[in-house]
Amino acid sequence: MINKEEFRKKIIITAGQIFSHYGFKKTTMDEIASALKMGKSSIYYYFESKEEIFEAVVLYEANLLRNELTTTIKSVESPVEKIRNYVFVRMKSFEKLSNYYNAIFDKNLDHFEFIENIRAKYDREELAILRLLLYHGARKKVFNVTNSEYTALAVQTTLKGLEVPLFWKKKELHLEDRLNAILDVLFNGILKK
Amino acid sequence: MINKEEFRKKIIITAGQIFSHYGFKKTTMDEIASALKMGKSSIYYYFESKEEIFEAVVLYEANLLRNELTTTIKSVESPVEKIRNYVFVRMKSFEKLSNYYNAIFDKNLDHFEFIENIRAKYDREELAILRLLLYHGARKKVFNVTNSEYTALAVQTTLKGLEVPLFWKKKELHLEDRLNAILDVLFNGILKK
DNA sequence: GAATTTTCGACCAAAAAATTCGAATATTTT
DNA sequence: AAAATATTCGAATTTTTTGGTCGAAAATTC
Repeated sequence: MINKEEFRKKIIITAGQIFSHYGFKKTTMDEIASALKMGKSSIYYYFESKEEIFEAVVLYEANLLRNELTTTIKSVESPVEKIRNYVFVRMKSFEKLSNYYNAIFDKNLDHFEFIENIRAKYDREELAILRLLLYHGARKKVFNVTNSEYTALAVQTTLKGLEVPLFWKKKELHLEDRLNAILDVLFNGILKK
Repeated sequence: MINKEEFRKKIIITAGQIFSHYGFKKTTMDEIASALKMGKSSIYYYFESKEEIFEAVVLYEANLLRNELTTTIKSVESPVEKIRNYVFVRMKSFEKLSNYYNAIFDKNLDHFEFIENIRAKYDREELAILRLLLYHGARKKVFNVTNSEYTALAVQTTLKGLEVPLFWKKKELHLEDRLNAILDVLFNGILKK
């Protein structure tokens, strides 16, 4: 009924849900299989290994995030709102993604490198987006930004402070408050006008 | 610096956090130990087994919930608000607790029985609380309840519908909506006045 | 400084998990 | 409808993980 490629996608989505809660290590092939209502060995017809599934999932999610962020930006006009929305969606997504990293940290340096690569690519794209948003705002005379490339770098670096490492106590962070504070500084600065 | 009993409590709290995310099965002694920054074998000085820790955790959490609920009730005056708040806190707590049950269901009938016992005790207590809340409201002439024991039974049974079994898709349940709907019925009934 | 309490690393057996394999079943092609 | 191909599956195998033990070291108390 559905072809191989579609089925791979189905596996990716299902496995992704489990990975996102339990992390790589704690997710078993049995669980993935039974969530898909199929025999464990059948999965090996579509993927070589658990790792291959995981990599496909990370790739897939990265694309989803990319699309979601693009849509978000397009959905509003004002330069301020564009940045504000972008930054909020980004934070929520990263919070969710942090579960994937969980339980990888012991040994599996391999995955770590794989994720790092995807991440690096994403960072480059994000920088371009931020630059565009800033440039756009400057053109509309809303932002006072002369070198959008330079300022984009500052914004991106700031946002990295919101990516929660595992050993932080999430509850004590109040990420939303922090993000709002950051946006205040970003838009208004701290100098008296 | 701190005595044995206090350390047991520390273990219970730490283990509880991990259990509540990963469930009994997926939580390892190594994880508990390293979260406590101590050797795995040291834990066995305080507890006989992983199961014993788990039981202590469940017991501890049950007490926390009991206290939280009591405080909640006391924090407001109006009989309607008392019930409304009680019922909301209860729902939130049960949602959280459902993670504990996770990954137990395969074999470990033992735990299941243990939890059932605690649960049964809690149910009895809850019934008494509900009866009191209803009686209190009737005394204040806010509720039209003649037999508070009987009505308490109805309320408790209704609330059981909110305890999410594992095989339900949480996202499709909209528990808060359901709870609000239930409260509407509880307070206003469905008959034309 | 002896006795007691607490921690720890190395070790083990059992359980769990990933992966393989060959046979069975379904689907497509000829 | 037979041959070829694609897909599923259960059982078997290998690898890894994990709960728990033990005796020896620290640390603490007496």
